Amino acid sequence: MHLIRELLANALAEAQASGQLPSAPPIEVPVEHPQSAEHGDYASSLPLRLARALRMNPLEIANRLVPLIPAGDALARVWPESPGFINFALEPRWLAAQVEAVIEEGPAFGNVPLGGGESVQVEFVSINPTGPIHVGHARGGVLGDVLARVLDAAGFSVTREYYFNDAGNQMDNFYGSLHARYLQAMGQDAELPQGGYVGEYMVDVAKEIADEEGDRLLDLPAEQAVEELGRIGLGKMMRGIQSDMERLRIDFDVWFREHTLYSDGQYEKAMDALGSNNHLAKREGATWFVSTALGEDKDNVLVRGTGVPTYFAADVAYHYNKFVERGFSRVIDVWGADHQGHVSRMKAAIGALGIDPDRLTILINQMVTLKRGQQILRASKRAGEFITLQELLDEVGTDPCRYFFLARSPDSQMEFDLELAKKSSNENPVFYIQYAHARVASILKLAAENGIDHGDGDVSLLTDPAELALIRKILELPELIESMAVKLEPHHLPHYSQDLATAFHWFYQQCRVVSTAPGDEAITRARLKLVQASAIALGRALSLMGMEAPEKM
RNA sequence: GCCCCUGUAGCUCAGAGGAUAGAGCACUGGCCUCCGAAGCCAGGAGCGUGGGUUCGAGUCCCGCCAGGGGCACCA
Repeated sequence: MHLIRELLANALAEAQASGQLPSAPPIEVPVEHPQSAEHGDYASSLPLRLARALRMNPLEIANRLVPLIPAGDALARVWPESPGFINFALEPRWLAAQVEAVIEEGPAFGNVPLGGGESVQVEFVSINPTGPIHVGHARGGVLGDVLARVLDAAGFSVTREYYFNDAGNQMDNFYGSLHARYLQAMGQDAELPQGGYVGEYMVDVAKEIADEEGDRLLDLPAEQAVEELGRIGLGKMMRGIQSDMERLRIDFDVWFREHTLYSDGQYEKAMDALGSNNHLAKREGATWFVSTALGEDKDNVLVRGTGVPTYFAADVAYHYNKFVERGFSRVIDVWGADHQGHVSRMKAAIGALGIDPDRLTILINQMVTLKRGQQILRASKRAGEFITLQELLDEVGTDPCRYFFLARSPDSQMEFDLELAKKSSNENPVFYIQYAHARVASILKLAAENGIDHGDGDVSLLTDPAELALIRKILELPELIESMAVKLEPHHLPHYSQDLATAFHWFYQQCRVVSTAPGDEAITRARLKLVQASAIALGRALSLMGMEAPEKM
């Protein structure tokens, strides 16, 4: 694709330099994969887009550009097409030769040198340690994790981070609720605080602590007991979240804890920076971020009248830490739709800190509505009603769960019917793709058992349409990785994987690979090379999605 | 009231301003003496609505209708 773009740009420059085409302001050269195979492997609508500026018939522009595009060994044909496209067909011999290139790259196949080692932080999930992870959080988890894997493949230096809000109001609420549950577990009368966490899991955690600690905490003064309980309970919640993430196959590099912002002076530094840039105001006993001056709808409280910082203040300090203290070049936050209203003021705050707001990207993923058959389940942690990630993984398994969350654009709401997910899990695309990988493995195994060494296979024998279609599909992977990394849209990966599996299954159907018939030795070795390249591409796609690539099923 | 997201096949969803809008599931009919039939092949049906921009709109802009989310000294 880069090659095509370059060829077109050069042809255009040459045509303009030689006077065959009038000059015009430069535009980006569009190149795409045409839907229909008869339009070639690549197509450009460059002539159509130039027509107005050049005041010429687009087809005439195409006619003049085509002769200026050198043949090379990759292109079989370049031709103009009405009303003004230029189409490119790849040379089958060149395509076949790419199989060798794929094998040579091995597990690195698909990597693209886009990021140049630029440091990017992806922060995601980051729910309060006041309850278990539920399915809505899992969506953001998978999105962030796969995005990180994609950026990694695209040459960025990626840090995956989880932010624990282990300070603030909600934690005090959690501690108070836990204390009440503990007292209840010890047989005492106790009431949950106003707005406390009523979920059953709190009862379980309190019981667990009661079993482990006995009545030791009853003897302490209430304040001290709450503090001690809080410490133990927080530890349990954090470990629970960490093991959930592990089970979802998400591996964080950093577990950042909010309270360190205060102990390490990040909070003061961030507030000082805002203050010295004249973005703060004292009103009604509180400290405000004067975001209206930056075009926001309203100002935002940073420090309450009580002197306690808001969640927003902590988040400002946290982002100060990301950009200024740790020096990430870019930061990507993955948030749920319920935080959408927080986006613009966060960006405003970044700007107020003197940081280019474009270095911060906030991805919003829409809510997950849970259904069990006809019954709609509202997920609310404080109401204590939700489906946990644990339950989901128990029912559908990690691979389908990841695939299901990943396959939808983050912008679209999801309806997750647990019954359906469970019922269809034996016939969903997850198994289709993994089956292709298992098939590949078993073919290679059979070849090995028959003592066939395909190391000297001649890939130029690969000329069947099914073989060429499979090669084309394999070669799309690097392009896809680049595009996903640029647009921050990992949800294309499942669809690509499915297409790749289809291309492989079709090839398998059309072309016998391991054949012991006399005269078939050469084509068998050539096809084994293609199978090996398929294994690499399928394996890479699955690993980018964080899914298992089984040798057998 | 204001802000964000979404309306595409019976269902769940893809769709890079381009050429004839695609998958899976479900339904129907074919294909294993041969590398795994968890597979392959074939079949029907669709862009919420009204304008606009453009050579060209599912895609961009405006209105309307419908669904979800947000608009706290909660996080």
